[in-house]
Amino acid sequence: MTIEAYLHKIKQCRLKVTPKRKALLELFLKKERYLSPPEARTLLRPRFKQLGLPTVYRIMEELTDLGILIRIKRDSRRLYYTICRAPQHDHHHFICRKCKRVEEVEFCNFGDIAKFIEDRLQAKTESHFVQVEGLCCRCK
Amino acid sequence: MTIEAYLHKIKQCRLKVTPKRKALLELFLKKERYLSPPEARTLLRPRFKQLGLPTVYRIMEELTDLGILIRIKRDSRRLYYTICRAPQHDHHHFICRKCKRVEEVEFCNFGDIAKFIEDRLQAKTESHFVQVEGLCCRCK
DNA sequence: ATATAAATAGAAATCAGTTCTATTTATAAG
DNA sequence: CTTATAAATAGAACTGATTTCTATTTATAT
Repeated sequence: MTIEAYLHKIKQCRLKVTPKRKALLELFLKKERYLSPPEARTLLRPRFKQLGLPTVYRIMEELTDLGILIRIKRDSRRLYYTICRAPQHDHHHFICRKCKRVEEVEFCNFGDIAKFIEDRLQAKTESHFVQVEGLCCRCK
Repeated sequence: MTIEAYLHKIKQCRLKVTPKRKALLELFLKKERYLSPPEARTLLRPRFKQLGLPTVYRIMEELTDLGILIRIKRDSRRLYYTICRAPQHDHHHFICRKCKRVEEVEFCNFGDIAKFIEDRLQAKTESHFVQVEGLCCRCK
């Protein structure tokens, strides 16, 4: 997805296209990795001397609600986000543990595990979260 | 796994079998669901008038290091743990979103997604985290 | 029974994240 | 191009889950 497509989605959802929202999107598109709000603020500091942490937290949360960003789960209590480049598909993400790069994995075999759970546990599956980690092609 | 097997593992790893560690294990085995440290403390209060929150946090973390407990990931910043009843196998967990029950899912098709990632992204996969949610047989 | 290192209680501190209020700004309408 | 409007923001203050610290207690090997 291009930056324009993301901005269009923001407008569609009646949010304003502010310089800071746009800069944050550009940052994610350029870095190709997951970021915490404080990290993102540090990286945007050169362009915006005055950029409050609450603003970064809020923008990331809003963009997550729109499906533009997704949360990355870590063991620490910190929040991490990354941009989702294929928001329409059923897919997952691969994370490089060394450089923090996030890549789309356009593959999902949830059906098999859902069937297993429904047969064995007699339960109804509703959602699943999959995160694969390792070393990307550059770091391995 | 029986309570004795867990206690044996604790001894093996040179930790002491204290009344509070034992009571926490019994609680997880009985409740069959995930718990936060503050919740667990509340449930153990009748038996232990003096039970500090830091103690509960520390015990849960230690037992996680031993592979006896696992962390459950939620969107909130709170920590949740549950007991792992099949620590030796490659498996996952199913969580009931209504009653918080956790059930073992002795099924793993990680190989397929790992192959996809290694072929397409030329990356090396090292670990994966899968959490399936829905309604258990009682709640659905 | 005793010695020892490990475990614990409770107070205090930490720190990521959130709330609040006054001010600024994107945008739709004239 | 103005103006009106609601939305967005900065920065200070706050919150609350988790962690640290220290003195005391306890499990366990001898």
